[in-house]
Amino acid sequence: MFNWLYARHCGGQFLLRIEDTDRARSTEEAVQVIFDSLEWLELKWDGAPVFQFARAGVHQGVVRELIDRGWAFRCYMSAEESEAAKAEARAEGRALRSPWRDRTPEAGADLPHVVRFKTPTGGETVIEDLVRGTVRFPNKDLDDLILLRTDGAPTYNLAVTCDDHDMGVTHVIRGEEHLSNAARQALIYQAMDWDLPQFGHLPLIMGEDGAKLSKRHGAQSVGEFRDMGYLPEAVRNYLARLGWGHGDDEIFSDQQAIAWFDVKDVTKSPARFDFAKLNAINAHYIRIADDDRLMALALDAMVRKGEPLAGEDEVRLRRALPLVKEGAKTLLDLPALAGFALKHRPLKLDDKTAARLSPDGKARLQRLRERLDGLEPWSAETLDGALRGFVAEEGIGFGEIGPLLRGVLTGGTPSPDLAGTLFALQCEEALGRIDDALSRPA
RNA sequence: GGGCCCUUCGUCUAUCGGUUAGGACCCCAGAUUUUCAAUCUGGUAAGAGGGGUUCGACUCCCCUAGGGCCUACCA
Repeated sequence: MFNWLYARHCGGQFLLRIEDTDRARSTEEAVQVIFDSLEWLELKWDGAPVFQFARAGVHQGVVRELIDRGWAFRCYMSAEESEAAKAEARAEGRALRSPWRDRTPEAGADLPHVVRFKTPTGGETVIEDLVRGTVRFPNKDLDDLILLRTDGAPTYNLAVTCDDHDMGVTHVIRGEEHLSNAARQALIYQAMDWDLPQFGHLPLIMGEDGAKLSKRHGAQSVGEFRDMGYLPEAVRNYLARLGWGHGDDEIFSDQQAIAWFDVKDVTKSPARFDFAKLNAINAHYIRIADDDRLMALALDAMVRKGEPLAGEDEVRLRRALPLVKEGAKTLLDLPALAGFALKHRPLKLDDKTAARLSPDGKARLQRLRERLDGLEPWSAETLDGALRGFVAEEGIGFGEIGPLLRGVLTGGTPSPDLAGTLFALQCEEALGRIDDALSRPA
């Protein structure tokens, strides 16, 4: 049974193979990971994607056919002999050619053996790649690749070729690491007189240090972006922009991306993954996101992080959300930015604020408290008006009451503008915090 | 070692023979200011190197250098 999977567009003819399987996982788990990723990214074909397994055993008939046609042969080299031949070929800077390629199997043909492809010694194999253009491979540099292992199991290059043909795959779009495999696969297609599918080899995404993406770089699977507090639309937008572009457009919708996309615009060189830019794009999508949706996502992110919010804090965060989402780069920033609202009385004041609580300071704060008490309605607008009216009445600048008020309300934690901070706290909590400060011993 | 791919600001990219080489992120400065952000304005910053072809090259060709992929009885 093969390890790789296919997705088939419902009723369509587009087949998608998930080529790189994780051998540590079972097939069912691998399918689940793919499903989860697609679901989180909100990527769907028309309707639900349907996965189906390749037809087992197709390759066996193909190998028999290949042998009959003289394109494959049984190779009786032992594993050690094979290793030695490989080393020798490499030392001489040439491709491996099996000594069995021209020998006729004798009576004892059932001895342990592998089946290899009889790669032509001359000529070249040409791939018309959708993103690379014409790529030529001299046949003399291609090994007599193994088709069937000693235990009869098909190798990757044989299996995908048979599967793709069997399932009518028309386009093979995959990572650049498979470019040279395209030549090996093309050899089999040609030997079987099958039509070649369209190949398109995309550049790889590298880590921020330029090395191949790995666990060290933070994100290997889509789910990790979710856990780090990224919005699916932001990830989609960023990823689409990596290795592809449409003029100067940076922020665009899925519909626009779909309308604009053309393989010919895919970049040829590998791109580095840049979290700074992902953050900027994520910040943009957080800013324009619906508050209720954002709240649900943030709560979910906190739970995943293992720091779920308590009932009362949830209410407080929701109230502060519209005010703090402007500055958030990820969902995980939200609770941090709303930290001032999540504190509980009595607040521990920072030194600067404590120093500002002089007799004069307290007196002024007291007058402001009286002005705020009973304000109806308690909204950002009315609060803003009240604050402006207060400084005008006192004949002072904001600088003479702002820092003190903020310090008293937040204990020194950064917060939005004062009117917003007061609103997020709500009347009772805000006045309570002011009272705590006023009753503080000098 | 061999084959193949790639090479524009630090990063993602635009340009597709004639541009002051553009945009975005990052960074810096200024503005704003009641903190931190955010926001606004402005700025620094690039065609790997060398040969050609051409009136003219980032754009086409060759070489070199650097990076990547493959070179498995892995996928």
